[in-house]
Amino acid sequence: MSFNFYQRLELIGKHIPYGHVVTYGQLALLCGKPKNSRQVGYALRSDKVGKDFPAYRVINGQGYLSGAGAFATPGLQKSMLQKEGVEVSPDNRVEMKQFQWKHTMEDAVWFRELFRQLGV
DNA sequence: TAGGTGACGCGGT
DNA sequence: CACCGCGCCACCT
Repeated sequence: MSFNFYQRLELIGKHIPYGHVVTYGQLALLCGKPKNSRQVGYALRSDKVGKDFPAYRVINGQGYLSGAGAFATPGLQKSMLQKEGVEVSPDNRVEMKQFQWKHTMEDAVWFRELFRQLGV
């Protein structure tokens, strides 16, 4: 079922560490569909992952925050990140080397096993 | 059914 | 660094 992707995404969201950011591509990869980064954006935009999902921690591969229209108010993503210690440059960029959630291959395997056990 | 869209990513220039 | 083009894929007209 295509429902699986969103279920997985929601679960992974609960494991994105405080004070870190993650890319759309990373999440797609952890969901088991490396080519579906765009679907991650769609999921967040259309609120398919629940209200608890830390969408503000999701940025693109270049380190840039989402567009002004992505959140309720322009600058909300920036302030949310800064509140938890993530530095954001004036041009809305985050230093990935410092703040990206670097999940290991073991993490990916762990998620796969979790999904297998849950049957999603 | 066909074509357009996008909170993406990558490679080329 | 700045563009640009193209591949990608679930959704939406």
